Amino acid sequence: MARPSVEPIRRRDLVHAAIRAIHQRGSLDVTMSEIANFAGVSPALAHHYFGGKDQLIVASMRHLLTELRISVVFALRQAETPRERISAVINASLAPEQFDDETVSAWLTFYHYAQSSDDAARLLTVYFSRLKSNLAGPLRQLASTNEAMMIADGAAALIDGLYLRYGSRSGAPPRNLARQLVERYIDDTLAASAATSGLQARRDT
Amino acid sequence: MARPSVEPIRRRDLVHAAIRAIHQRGSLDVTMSEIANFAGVSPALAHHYFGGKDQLIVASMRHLLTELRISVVFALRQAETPRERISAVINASLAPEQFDDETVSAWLTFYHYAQSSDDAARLLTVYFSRLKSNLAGPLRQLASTNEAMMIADGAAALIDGLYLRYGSRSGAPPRNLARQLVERYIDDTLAASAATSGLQARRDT
Amino acid sequence: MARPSVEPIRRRDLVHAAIRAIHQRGSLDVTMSEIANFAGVSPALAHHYFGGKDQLIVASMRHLLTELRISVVFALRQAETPRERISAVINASLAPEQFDDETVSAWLTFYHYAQSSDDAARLLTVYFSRLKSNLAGPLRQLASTNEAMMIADGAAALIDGLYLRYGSRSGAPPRNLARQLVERYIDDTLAASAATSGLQARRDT
Amino acid sequence: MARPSVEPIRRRDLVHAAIRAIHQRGSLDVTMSEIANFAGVSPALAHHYFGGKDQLIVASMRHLLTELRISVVFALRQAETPRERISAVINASLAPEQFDDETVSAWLTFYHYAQSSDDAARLLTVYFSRLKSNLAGPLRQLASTNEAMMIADGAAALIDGLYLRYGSRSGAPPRNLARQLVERYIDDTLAASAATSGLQARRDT
DNA sequence: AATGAATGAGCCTTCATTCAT
DNA sequence: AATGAATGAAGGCTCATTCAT
Repeated sequence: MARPSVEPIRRRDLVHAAIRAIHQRGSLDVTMSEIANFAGVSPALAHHYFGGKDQLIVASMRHLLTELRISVVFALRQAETPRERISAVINASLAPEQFDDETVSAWLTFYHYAQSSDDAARLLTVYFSRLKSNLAGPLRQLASTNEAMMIADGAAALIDGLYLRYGSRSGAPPRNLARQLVERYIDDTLAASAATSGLQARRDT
Repeated sequence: MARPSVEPIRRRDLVHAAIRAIHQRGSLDVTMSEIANFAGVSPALAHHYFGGKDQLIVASMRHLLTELRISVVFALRQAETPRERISAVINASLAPEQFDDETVSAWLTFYHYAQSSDDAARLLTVYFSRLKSNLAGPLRQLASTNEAMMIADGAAALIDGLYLRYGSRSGAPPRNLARQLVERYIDDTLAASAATSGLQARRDT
Repeated sequence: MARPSVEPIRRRDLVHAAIRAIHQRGSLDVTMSEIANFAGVSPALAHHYFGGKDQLIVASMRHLLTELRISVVFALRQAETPRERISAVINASLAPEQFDDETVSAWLTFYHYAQSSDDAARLLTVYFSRLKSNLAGPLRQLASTNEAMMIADGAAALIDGLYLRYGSRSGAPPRNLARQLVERYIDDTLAASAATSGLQARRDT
Repeated sequence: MARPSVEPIRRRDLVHAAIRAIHQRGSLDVTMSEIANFAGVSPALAHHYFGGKDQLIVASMRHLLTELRISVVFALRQAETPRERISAVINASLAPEQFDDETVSAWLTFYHYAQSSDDAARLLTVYFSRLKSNLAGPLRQLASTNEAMMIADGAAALIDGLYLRYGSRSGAPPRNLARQLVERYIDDTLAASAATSGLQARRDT
């Protein structure tokens, strides 16, 4: 009966603390001390488990990314038609928990952080391409590959742009409107795409 | 004949230097010394003219915003139809000079900075609402007010989202594709809107 | 039949580990963790057995001193004439094992350490006086007491100086030349001493 | 009439302060704060002028080396015969000012420091070879090149060994005896060398 | 007998900011 | 108008040491 090591617990606590601390600090210039305080441990311990501030920040980023992925996967599992799968991705990406103040703050900080940290930049790239391919997959069943890629690009950018504005809390459209905007984007561009290809199809005849 | 004071020159130089420095530093943690070095003056002088680092950063942000506004105004002046005015805003917002490395870095930093600085947050709000209203204006001539607002919200978010991805240089769509995506967004949503209202119109009959 | 305690083994291992660690670190700033790692135990154990870092360092110093003493004693045992006993001391002091990289590093560190630790300083004094008296003993049989003391002082300093230069690996004479230099020092000063006292003896007549 | 910059003054003060601080701390683990306090300035200033602790330490080492070189050069200038020049080097190397407590402490620290700093190691090498060549020069006029090199090696090591013992204040011979020991070393080995070559000369006949 | 967990103290370093000149 | 000189405050990080298990 091995006593379970506390390491995973501490690591998780510290990651949570980092996210909370980032939020409280206005997402700028969090210190290790602040994070450690939030976690109820000494700054030295944070170093012990993560090796340094940067790695703790990156770990927190990875944590958020993982959570998002899990909820996307979960949502996808319950979708049946391609169109439903698209909505699943949109809903998961703009889900209420993504709009927790702390989460939003953290994402914004990570965007910025990616400018100077290779690890962070890599994680952001992973996020970008994952979002795009999650959208492109079902889209390819509803439009040509070319169209699907473009629509995916647009929808992904739209999601991020809406999120960004929300994060900057400046008269951003509320969450539900945000979702609606993306859904409409999908519908309208798909419709236009269909009309065009229909036209082309007719022309081709 | 008063000798023209050097103050405006110094201020402008420092603002430019700040933007350059932000870029070079990977947009994180610029120091006053670095900025001053870029401007070829002493750090003390930057203080003298701006009163502090924060104010210099905000001034730089304001500078970028002003430049953007000028080019939007200029583009609008040459547009004639409402649809052309929409394109003018899109083109100015995604113009080549907006994609200068330095400019992109600076914008990303400002987004982040807005999280902890009220002045910066205010400027960002100004930017957001200006972009939206620049789009909503002509849109209102092409769709219902309600629709126009929604489309403007979407288009603005799309522009920012595309810009953001570009800034994070991670397989972002190239500038021209970006513009094209926004144009299509406008076209497709307008078309859908027209169809719907047409339907409604017919129904209303 | 009491099971032999592991304590002596652990202590010995830790002392060896300390010496190795000092060498690897360039002899500066060894940490307890490093030492413990070398010994394959936890840092806490090193504390448990030695009570603190200082005491472990001093113990390591004492260990080296003991080894040196043993090999001097052993060499002396096989010498017959006074001159041979002098050579025995020289050979043992400049023996190949004294020039192991790790040993040299450790000695240099100990010299330095003696500046701030009383215990270490005491050990160094022991070493100094032991070396001197080991040389002075046989010398007294070959020259006046006065002369013997002086020659012993010189020879001891010469040995240390050669060792020091060797440790700083900077074009130092190789080990064999070092031994030869000390032997010659003994021979030449003894010869000069004999000539002088001979002269004096003759004059006295 | 340019106002003389204070930089050289501060640098000199800090170097002196470093040497004093090293002594006071028992030559182990001096902190920048201590050094700065001794110099009456803030630790930040020490960094400003030297860029870091290591560089300040190395600068202090270089300072001592320079002082020694100056006094050797000065002594050499007043020597006429080769033998006098040898004595000049010995006297300068073992001059009273070299035995200031602070100076001795600093030298010992530098020996140790050279184990982990390349710059320091290089300086030490410079010292070693300079001392040897200062001795070898005049010696070559009094003995064969081969002999001269060996004697120089021995004398240099003897000087360092004596200094080392003195620094460790453990029954070391007093300064004057130290000088005498080196002088005798020179005389006796030269005499022996002469006798041998004389013998050889005779044999050769 | 041994260690994982945890920390307090302290150090080097950076940087915005001030001020006399 | 401009700057060299100087610093206070703070942050990341290291490490010897303690203690419960």
